[in-house]
Amino acid sequence: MNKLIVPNYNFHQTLMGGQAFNWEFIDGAFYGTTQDRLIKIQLGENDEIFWQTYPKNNEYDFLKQYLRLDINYEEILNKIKKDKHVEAAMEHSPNLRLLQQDFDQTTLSFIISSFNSIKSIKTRINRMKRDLGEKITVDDKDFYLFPKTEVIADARVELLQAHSLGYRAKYIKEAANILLREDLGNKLASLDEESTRAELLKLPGIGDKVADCIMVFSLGYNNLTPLDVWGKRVFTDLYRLDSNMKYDDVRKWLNDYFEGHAAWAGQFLFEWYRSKDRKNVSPIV
DNA sequence: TCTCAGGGGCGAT
DNA sequence: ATCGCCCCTGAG
Repeated sequence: MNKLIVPNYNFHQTLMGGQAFNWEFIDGAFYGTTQDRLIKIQLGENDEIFWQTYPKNNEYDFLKQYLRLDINYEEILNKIKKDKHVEAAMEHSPNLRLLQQDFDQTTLSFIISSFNSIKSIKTRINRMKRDLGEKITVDDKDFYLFPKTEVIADARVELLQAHSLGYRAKYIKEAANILLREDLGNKLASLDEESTRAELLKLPGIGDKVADCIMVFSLGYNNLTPLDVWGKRVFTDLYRLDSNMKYDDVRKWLNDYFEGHAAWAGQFLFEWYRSKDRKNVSPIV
């Protein structure tokens, strides 16, 4: 295991929250899976973490990018600390972070996420991993990697449906085929925000909300946040935005209000508002 | 056992 | 631009 000092990083809320569906907390350690590897993270004393990657060991560059260790977190917190709601949310999840996850996996996972609860999403992805993912054994425990894009692309729809993916089965199969055919992950790297969104919206099962999830959770966009049922609740209940506002107009409002850091504010507010913690909050007038 | 909503998107009007 | 529907699961 490698040692690393990581101050101000809430691993539990970040890895086990609503942005990643591929982490487990077992016997005091976090185990996360991508399409290529298992990541193990164990917390130590005084901001220490102990980590390793498998089967290829010591992939520090990957870990650094995945955890987004190179951002200026203090600066971001100062930017988004605009009002009492964000402050309450920051108190609920101190040191919550955003990850930069693999593009294909994030895309396919969030297609599955639509009209689904977080608990259900994790269950369904786990079933799919167990059947289609590569098995890897670490610490005498069996894990299954997220299925390769080509495996999902070639899987029979009936098989995917057997993983309780329902009507989303045909979406992820077709999306996986497009990801491969267009080499979309690399293609998007050279496109701006508007073009990136346009490309993502072409995929089956992806609308405005899921596109935003992919852009924030895997492409590193800081200036927008997914407007799901909770996001809509937050911004209509607490910020008094008109519930009939068009998605794109809310997006612009968020970009302005949080000065290009809506992704971070949105994640704090999301984790807070959907928790049992918040009670009797009054809107901003 | 039953109802209901869930990190929405699609297709028909 | 609106609206009914969707495949299934977990919670109450």
